[in-house]
Amino acid sequence: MSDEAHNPFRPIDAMLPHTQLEAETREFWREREIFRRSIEERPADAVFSFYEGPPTANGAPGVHHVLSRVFKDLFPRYQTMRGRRVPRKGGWDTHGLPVELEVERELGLSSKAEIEDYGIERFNQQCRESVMRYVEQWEDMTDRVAFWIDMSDAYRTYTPEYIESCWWIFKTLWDQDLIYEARRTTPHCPRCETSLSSHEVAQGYAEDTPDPSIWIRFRAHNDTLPSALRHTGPTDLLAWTTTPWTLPANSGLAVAADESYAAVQLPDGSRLLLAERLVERALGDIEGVRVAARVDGAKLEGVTYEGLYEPEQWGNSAWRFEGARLVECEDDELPARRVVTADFVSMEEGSGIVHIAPAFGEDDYLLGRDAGLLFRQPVDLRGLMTGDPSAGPSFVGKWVKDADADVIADLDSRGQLLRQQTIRHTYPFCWRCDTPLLYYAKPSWYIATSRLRDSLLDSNEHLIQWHPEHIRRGRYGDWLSNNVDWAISRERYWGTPLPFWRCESCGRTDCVGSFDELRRRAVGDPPDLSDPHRPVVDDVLIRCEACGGEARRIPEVADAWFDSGAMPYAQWHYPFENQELFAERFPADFICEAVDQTRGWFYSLHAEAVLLHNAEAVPEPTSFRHVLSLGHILDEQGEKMSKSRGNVVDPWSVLDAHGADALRWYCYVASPAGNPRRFSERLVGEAQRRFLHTLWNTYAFFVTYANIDGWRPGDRAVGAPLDLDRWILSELHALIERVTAALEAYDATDAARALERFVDALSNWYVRRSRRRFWSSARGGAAADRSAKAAAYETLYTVLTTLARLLAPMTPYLAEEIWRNLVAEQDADAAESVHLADWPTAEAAQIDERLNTEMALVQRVASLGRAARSNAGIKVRQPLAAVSVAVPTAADAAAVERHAETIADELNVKEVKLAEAGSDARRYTIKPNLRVLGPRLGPQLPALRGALSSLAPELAAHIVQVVETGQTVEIEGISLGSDDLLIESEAGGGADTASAEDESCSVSLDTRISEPLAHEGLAREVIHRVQSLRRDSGLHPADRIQLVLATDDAELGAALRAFESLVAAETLATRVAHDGAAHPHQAAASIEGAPLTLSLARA
RNA sequence: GGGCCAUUAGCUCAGCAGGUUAGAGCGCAGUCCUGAUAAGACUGAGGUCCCUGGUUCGAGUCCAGGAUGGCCCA
Repeated sequence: MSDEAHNPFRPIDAMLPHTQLEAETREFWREREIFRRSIEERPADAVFSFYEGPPTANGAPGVHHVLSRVFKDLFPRYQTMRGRRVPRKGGWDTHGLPVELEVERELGLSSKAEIEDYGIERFNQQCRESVMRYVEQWEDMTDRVAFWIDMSDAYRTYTPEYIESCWWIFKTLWDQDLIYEARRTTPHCPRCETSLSSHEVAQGYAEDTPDPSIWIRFRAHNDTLPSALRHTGPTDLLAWTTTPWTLPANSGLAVAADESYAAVQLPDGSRLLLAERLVERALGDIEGVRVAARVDGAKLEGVTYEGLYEPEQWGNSAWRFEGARLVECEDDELPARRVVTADFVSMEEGSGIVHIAPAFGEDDYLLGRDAGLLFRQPVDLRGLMTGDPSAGPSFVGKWVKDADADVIADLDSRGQLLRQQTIRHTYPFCWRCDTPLLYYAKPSWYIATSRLRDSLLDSNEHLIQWHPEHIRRGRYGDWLSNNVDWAISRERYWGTPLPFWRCESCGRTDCVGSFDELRRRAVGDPPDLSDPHRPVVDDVLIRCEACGGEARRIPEVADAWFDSGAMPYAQWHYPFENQELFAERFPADFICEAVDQTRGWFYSLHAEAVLLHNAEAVPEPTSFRHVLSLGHILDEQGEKMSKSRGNVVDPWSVLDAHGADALRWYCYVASPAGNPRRFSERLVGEAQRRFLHTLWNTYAFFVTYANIDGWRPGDRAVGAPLDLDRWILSELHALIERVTAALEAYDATDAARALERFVDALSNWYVRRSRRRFWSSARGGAAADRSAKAAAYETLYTVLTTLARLLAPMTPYLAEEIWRNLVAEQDADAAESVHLADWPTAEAAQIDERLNTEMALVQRVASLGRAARSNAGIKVRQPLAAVSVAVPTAADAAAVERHAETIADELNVKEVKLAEAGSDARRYTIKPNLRVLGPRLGPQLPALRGALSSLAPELAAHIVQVVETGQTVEIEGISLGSDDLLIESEAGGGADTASAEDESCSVSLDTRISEPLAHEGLAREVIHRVQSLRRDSGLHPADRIQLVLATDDAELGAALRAFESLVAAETLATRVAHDGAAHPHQAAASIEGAPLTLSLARA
């Protein structure tokens, strides 16, 4: 045995010690600064730019965060090895409502009034601290999963520099006239006095919420009705609503233009107008209803009617639209309420006439704006009906939901109410305080992205590569083509302050584009902008350039998505600093996040680039070229992971149990990156066992035997490669090609699955088939053996060191371990780390397609042969005389002959024979080759198929013989050659054979066991027992032994004598005795029923 | 209500220029092999390829409609 000091390679454990290995590897990377060097040692003029989508560190990272980080890591590592310089600047998203809500919760605040009482300055200070609270956990996780990114130089969206870059963007867009203020309908919590994001709204839906359902009469002005509807009495327009409190804000009624409307006569003499299709549903329970006239909805447009309430009379204003602006009306200019057409009018419920209150619904607002209806908002942001209680109805001053009852009672008393019911439906509530939300139109600031819709679509189409591709035109493109202007203002505190100042004298609004500009224009002393957040910035007044008055900043802050979309510029404080860095890194070659960022970060990045490019402020209308959109992680049941469901998987438990490489490998191999994936720790463990463990075993095998033999990489000169060696190298280079192509296409799964197939073949075919070559040294061996052994070492070494590089981007720890032990610690000139090494190149000359095909056939034959043995119940240890193989082509037959030795060895048979084509010992099945004949024959095919399936066996054999000579046969009047037919054969099933076959290949074993074969079988059984005893006795594989085998059984004794040299050679016995003193390590065995005592000692 | 994705064995997933008997891994049962051994090989059981129509000589694969789940948006 070799002295450890002389081992060429560092000995390793047979089990993959992932925890220790990963910790040591991280330490090595840290000490030797491998990450920094992996960037700096690549040429500065070959930058591959990566942008980090900033996470928010106000919560602990989950396994879904691990998913995106391992994909973010994979491609930069790959590109580095391909020779690119890949700087990776980290970043943190720090602003926004989620941060504020967390702080509100901690401080026990629940309204804006309470926040302002607490103090905006203190509140924002809390936000600043809260947002980085989990940063250490994030950094630990990042380090542990080996996501290489520079955290020490991470950008943070709350820094003054970052905010100033955002101001520059606002100013640039402002100068292009792309920013405006307008009202928009938003879900609003009247208790918290804030808009809620759709995400928040989605959390708060309650089913089965009871609400009033009332049917109201609006008295039409007779002279405005179409002539078909005019008659002597009054006509009422029938509308339906579940929000009586919005009725005072009514300013129109909407109908469907292409529906028929009916005027119906009620028994009491009154007339109601409603959609004809809904008459039965709405009035079916009233006896004597009669349709008096019909008219198309379009004809109703312009009909005017009496209002139910005139809120102007108790102190509310009415407004009219001027484009998107609202202008307050003087009382005497109010136009009458009127009927308009709209495409959202439902024929599923209600009356087909919809009450329109533009202040309280998205549809209503847009319709009011486009049709020029009045805008009334007699409700304040606290949800109270506004106005002078002494001048108005009883509901004035009441909370809207309480006002409902007053409105209903009032309308009933005035005869305006047809009926009232209660319905149950799904309604949104504030997820924090359970207050019903109101849809409320209020002013917001917008970026006019819709004006650049064509540019957005164009750069999406031509400049961005989506992975998966379908998102380009699907989820993203489809949404983009319906792009609406971006609402960027939030009535909140912790965010980038919007740099818009409005003159308190003349109302002119101006945008400030830098801190310098603000200091210059400030009234009084230049302000300290070391923290430009609210409230500091709120206190800065500037001089109005139009009238010389004082302008005050509007109170809103920016949508946090705006911050994230600004990162290509703001991370460098561009354009105030780092112009060259910006130019070098813009746009990113690669970004990666989960699919929910499609309309989040992916959009904000894209939109800001297009907007800035439109202003000629950046060189391209995109800030990224390749975007990898990851599917979400679901739990084992396919449910989304969320805290409230309690099914969140903690990444640490997975990392501790299986290691980072296993988790990474699972992420890559389990399913395509874009698909949602069901996650379970069990599957990570499976990935580890199936792949990492197999590779580790192969690596451990190599190190063990190389150390025994003292083989070093420098010994390469000798050794003529066998077919087996050439084959695995051929497969290796085909693998390089495949993996390279897959990673170029951002397809990690294809790369990983190819690697998995290769490692399986390496372990279970190449190494298994090569084992004897590695052992041969232990027996001294001839020159030919030494050559074959050297070739095996050289080949396996090449394969493992190449695999280390192919795997480096995916399993960086394991790849590093293999590389360092096999390469870096051997050769001072080699790359110190695999992550500093170059990506391997596929050499076409090494790829031998024919050999690959042949070996696949040999493996199939071996597999079939084992199946045949299994069918016959004959174990592989029992040698057999012959196997007969039938294959379809001459090339296949030649392959079987060429590799007969391998097949014989695999199947433990003495001889491999080829079955004769057409021999009557075989049965043939002939089928039409559908792929060829389908297009040619079409409808004739079924008849031919029937004829072929019912051929007599002799005729089938005859046809086979004919077509094999290249001639054609005629069946059902159709001339058929060998290409038109698929021929399958199976063994005739002789008494002494066992066979197995697949579609084209048949293997038949001679099952007759002669006495010598039986004896050899017994001898092999004994060898097996001796080997077990060697191992149980703790002997090293290379130890020589002395052996005593004693038996009373004549048959077994004869077998042992006949095969004594085989037994000795296989067990490394220098001496085999059949009696005499027993050695220290002993065992008793029963060999096919014959008793055997065996004992051995180290020689 | 709209868009996108998915639906194939008990579980996780392949397959799809339309082609004959739909595969792999895990799990289960059995057998074998073992000088990589907490591995490995073979066999078996296990499928209305979500449903309904259509195109076609032929559909898991293409088309239409629907169902269920996931995501995004109203």
